[in-house]
Amino acid sequence: MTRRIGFACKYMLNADVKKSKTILESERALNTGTTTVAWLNRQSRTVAEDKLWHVMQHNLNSVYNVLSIVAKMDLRMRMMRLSSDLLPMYTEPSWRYFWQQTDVKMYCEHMFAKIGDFARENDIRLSFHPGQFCVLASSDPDIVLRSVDEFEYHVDMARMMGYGTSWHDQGFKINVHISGREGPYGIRGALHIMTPEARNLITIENDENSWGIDASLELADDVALVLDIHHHLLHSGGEYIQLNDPRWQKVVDSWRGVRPTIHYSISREDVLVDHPKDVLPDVAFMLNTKTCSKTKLRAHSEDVWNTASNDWALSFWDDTDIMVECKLKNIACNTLFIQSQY
DNA sequence: GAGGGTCAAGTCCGT
DNA sequence: ACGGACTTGACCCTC
Repeated sequence: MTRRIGFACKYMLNADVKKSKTILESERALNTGTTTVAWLNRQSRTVAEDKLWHVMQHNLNSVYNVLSIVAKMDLRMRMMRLSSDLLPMYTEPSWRYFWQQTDVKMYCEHMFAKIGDFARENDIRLSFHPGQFCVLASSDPDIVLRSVDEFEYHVDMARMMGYGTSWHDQGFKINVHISGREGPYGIRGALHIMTPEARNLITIENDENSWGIDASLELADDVALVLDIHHHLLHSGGEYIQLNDPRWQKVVDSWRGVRPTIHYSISREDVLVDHPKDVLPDVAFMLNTKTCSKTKLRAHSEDVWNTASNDWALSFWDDTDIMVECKLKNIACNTLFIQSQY
């Protein structure tokens, strides 16, 4: 099975802090744009709807453009998380009518079908990751309903791409954290009111603060699980989980034959100043001695700068794909890929 | 064009 | 109690 390294949401042409106008414009064509509710509400209806049309067209074309680049990359690099911003205001009460209009729906269906077909033809693994406001396990029933609504927005897009009729087809996933005070129990409750496609595509990821791997493993019979190895490092107070850990085998089994994905990140370079690049950061020591706060260690680095940490992540690569969460996106993936070749 | 305030939504950390 | 961070920081407005 193909082993992959993937990037999240944004494709960068170079790592320059200050980019030339040409590069910025080229990157713009490869990435999504958005607008704000406040701005839309300040406009006339015509201007606002025009803006949404424009953003929609730009975004769906940008996905096709970026996938055209990904399709030419090494097979082992063909994995990407799609932005949640593709159809802005899809679940916002005052603007959701826009997305239910026939002409808008037809355009979306056409473009998403084209995108899904292209991804399948070129063996690109895709995913979504709804943001922090999607709290399926909230203790507030109203928030649960709105979160399911937000989740189903992602399902709608997946469905239009042709995913969701079977269990994680092409490895597709829509990944969320447990969040919410109701924990695994709350997630089960939400699953009951979700569509079959949603239940085929949802994955649950362990987080750094409240719900760690022990909590997500309670859901191993309900959903496929994403292990974020850096979240676990912080949640556990410094444990570098290993391939032979029985919990890892349970995560693999939760995918029921589909190749899993793990998330990989490292603490920021400027938080661990002068740390040797070939030594694993002693997170347990830093937390115990309060040399560094958990909040600071959480922040994602620019690049995969620590080769020891990279080797740790790559040790899982036989079993699973690796989604890299770094500010430098696809460029950080290249760094990791190059290291994997030695 | 640069810089700063604003942005639909939830939750937890640190003070 | 409350600001800030998280997050894919981007967009919009003012100067």
